[in-house]
Amino acid sequence: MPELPEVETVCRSLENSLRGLTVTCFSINNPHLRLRYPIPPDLPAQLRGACFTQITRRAKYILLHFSTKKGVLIVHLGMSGKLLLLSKDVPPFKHEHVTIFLSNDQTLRFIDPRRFGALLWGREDGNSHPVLSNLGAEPLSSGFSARYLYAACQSHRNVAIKQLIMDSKVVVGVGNIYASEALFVGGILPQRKASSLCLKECARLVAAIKHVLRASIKHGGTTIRDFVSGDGKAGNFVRCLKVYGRAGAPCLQCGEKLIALRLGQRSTVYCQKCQN
DNA sequence: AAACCTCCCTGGGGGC
DNA sequence: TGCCCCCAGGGAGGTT
Repeated sequence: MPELPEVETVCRSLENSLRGLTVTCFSINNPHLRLRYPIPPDLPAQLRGACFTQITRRAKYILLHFSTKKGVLIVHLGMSGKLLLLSKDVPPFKHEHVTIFLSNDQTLRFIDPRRFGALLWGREDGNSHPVLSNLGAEPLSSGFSARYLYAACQSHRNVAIKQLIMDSKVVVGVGNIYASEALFVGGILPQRKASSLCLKECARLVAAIKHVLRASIKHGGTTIRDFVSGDGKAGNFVRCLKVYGRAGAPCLQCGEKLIALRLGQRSTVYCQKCQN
């Protein structure tokens, strides 16, 4: 389930191998991905002959830039999406929705069994696309600060702090795994009302979010079931998870039994002794 | 306006 | 063994 570190890992794994390659053919096998955002039918025409220049990331969106500068290919992996660079001889996968043929006899495959993902076309640098135009702060940027989070807590007073840090209009890229982990590292109960956090606690939580995300990127992301980067490697951060997926097990810090809770339709795990 | 609910989709896992 | 049901997840849009 790709969150920011997994998407960043995919970008980094593809960046060097894609740069300079040209799209020879863009083949849509199934346009019906996320229902509200089907693959634009003119994508093959837009991309034929285009040369990759760089790969960037905004929130959990992967932005593939081309030398033509007419637009940007925007990819969202949903929760089961994969972007794999493979030889053209590898037979198509069961849920391979898009195949991009490249000038060096390789192919970039978009595979997504659960179809929560999306492939979109953004004009110019892509930032005007509706999926990117209304996003909150990048968690690893200096704009995501204690004061920024504190202000968000004041304007969403009654929301649980876990739901607030998972709100992409506030801060992007923090999904269920890293929200749970960061709240543990920051020592804050997930069900606390946003308005109850003081500036000092916001500072702790911001630092914890940055720390957990950076650590996960360093480990190539978290592979729960099937996440792999562009070169097919699984992530190792799952070994570092302190609370996510460990409900009922002893807290690694104090030994207390970790508690499971449902918060805004999401499963949450926390330690009632280490977090308050 | 803030808070809450619902839907989209498939595969894995547990229960029987 | 197979079938059924629940669950996982982000984001958008609708309702209270």
